[in-house]
Amino acid sequence: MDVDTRLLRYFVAVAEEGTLTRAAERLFVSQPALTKQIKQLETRLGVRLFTRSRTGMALTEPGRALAERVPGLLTDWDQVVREAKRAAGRAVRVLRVGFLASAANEATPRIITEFARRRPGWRADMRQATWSNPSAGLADGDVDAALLRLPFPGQDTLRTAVLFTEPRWVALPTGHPLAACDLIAFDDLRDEPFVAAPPESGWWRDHWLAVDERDGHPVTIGAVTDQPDDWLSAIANGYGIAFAPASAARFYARPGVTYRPVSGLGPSRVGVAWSPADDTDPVVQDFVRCCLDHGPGPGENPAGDAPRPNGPPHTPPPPNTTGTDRPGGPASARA
Amino acid sequence: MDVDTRLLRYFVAVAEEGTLTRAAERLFVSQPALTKQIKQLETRLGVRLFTRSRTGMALTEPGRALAERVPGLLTDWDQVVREAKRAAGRAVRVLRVGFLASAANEATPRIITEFARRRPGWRADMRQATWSNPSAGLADGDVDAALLRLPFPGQDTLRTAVLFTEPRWVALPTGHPLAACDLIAFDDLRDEPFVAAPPESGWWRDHWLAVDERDGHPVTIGAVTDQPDDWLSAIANGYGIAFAPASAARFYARPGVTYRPVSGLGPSRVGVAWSPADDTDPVVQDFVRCCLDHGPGPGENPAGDAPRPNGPPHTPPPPNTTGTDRPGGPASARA
DNA sequence: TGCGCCTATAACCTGACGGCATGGACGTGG
DNA sequence: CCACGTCCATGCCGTCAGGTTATAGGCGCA
Repeated sequence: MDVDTRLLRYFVAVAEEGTLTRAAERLFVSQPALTKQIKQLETRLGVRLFTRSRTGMALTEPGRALAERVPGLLTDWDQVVREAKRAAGRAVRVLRVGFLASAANEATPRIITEFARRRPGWRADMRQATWSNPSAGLADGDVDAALLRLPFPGQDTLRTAVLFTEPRWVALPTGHPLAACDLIAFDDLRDEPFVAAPPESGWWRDHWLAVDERDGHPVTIGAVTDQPDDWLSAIANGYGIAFAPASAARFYARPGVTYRPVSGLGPSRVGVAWSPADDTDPVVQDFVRCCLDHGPGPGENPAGDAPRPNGPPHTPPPPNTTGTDRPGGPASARA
Repeated sequence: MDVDTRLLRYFVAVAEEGTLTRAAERLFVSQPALTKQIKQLETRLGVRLFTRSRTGMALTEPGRALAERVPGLLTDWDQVVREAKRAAGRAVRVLRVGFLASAANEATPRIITEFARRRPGWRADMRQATWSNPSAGLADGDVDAALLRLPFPGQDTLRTAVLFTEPRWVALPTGHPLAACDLIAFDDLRDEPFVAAPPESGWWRDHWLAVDERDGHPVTIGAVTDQPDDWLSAIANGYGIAFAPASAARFYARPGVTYRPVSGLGPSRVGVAWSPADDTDPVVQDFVRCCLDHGPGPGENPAGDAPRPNGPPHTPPPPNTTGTDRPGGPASARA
């Protein structure tokens, strides 16, 4: 009895949500597509899995039997895939490192230099991820370690360590009225349209839209982008503004985009992340140590709030919108 | 990372066979299809699984990692499916019984009557299977028990008990020269074209073509059929002859088809089969007991060779060809 | 009675998967 | 030395499965 694992994930989603409509939203597919897929799963197995009603989809007895074991199978499968990918890197002595945007800023070259010194024969393969992939491939086993902004979705199943902290600024079109100010109050930005990350990034998108700081005030989405370049263009073209680490002013300077400090907004943390499966892996742990030793600038405190000891510090994080993976979030729009 | 389990079975087959060509034969697909599928699996995972050479496909390091764990995942999945199907039957108090052709002949009604007596409230659901499914759905978990001809493929992973034995006869077109004989020697039939079961039935097909008794002499396939009705038509229309249990003369009498005893050919055994998982299931075990108590005719010995204590005994088994799931088998033809 | 919440169906489009035929690489045997 | 066998790869094409949008239908509720 052959089935696509995607079909199994569909099944689990419907079983958990209790309705096709909600499950369809969560899976980013249309409701009719789900209807058909579930029906097909039932005919393929020759077993009725749900009883339909106006109130939703309720598991039958065999459905419950399936729902009990399928999630375990799926995590097993994901685990197997991760192991295979991992073996691929090990075989050629490559440590795969994912990162988002400018990674650890000026610290990045220091870290990889140090890693090369400690592990002769090994190579660190740096792979930039898009914002639809907030764990930079770590969750999928595409990389062994990742340099990224904390917090990020899926963080609880991984290990993380903070390298340094920097303030969140705002990026706006140069012609924007507020661009004239040297310091902008968060409250003045609340009603602006924002350039956001794609919905798949979940609440990470919310984090960079400062949803938590808005007291329920809804976010206006002016554009959705997946990479720094599109993001810069969207801002320069006036589709919206976006929060960004202060370091973005150095790494992502561009005509038409102006960066300004924001008051009333918490800082951003840069960290290194790895899989618990690599807690005892000497190579990965070496890399983590390199990050901790050389990530913070000289004299910088890993947990500290100091904006910049070695020149102005900042990086560009992804912009986001309201989380679509939590029911009840504000609606997302598209440029 | 979503994949069709079929793709995983493809992968396992290639890993085990060591060449695409052989694996393709075993999977009943073309070699180019396999080439493409394996390539797709590799790109989906982002990992090279095989190193290609003129001698075949050799697993890479990550390929080995995968090959080690995938078979386990597949059997787990099959197991889960079986459990779900099983739960479906239990929920409505139905014992699903698969059978092939005439099942246990005249004993069948006795068995289900006795089961109804022992298990009030339960119903035995009899499901006829095609010959492409020699375990009558037991291997897939579609049924809880099965009445079928022994031996059958997959038998070693299931439980079986013999009910009775009957001679193998031959079915031929009424106009066939040999139809005039009262008893036909096996050797006289060797070069006749045969009506066979589909290749998926593996060596069960071979069994009914008496491949083992031919000393390597190749089989001529005149037609391939999947059900008793097609089988009778094929014989009546002269596409070939076929071996059949003696009881077929009673259960599958038809103008144009004549049944004759064969000398020099071993008998056929009828048995009941069930899954080891049901060794302790009271309902299944009750059914098995009904079979053993009421399967053999009065005074008939379950292991005995007695052709008929209660009138002429026989049933129609499926015809088959040479096993295509063993490399080197004769080519299969089509009507 | 109209609205809102479900699920199911219809019509349509695209892409994946399978088949056949063929090509290219390489070793073997007459 | 060339013809052949055995691998895997590629191109072309038909079919079907999966997705989309639009819409229908059942039922509770204000």
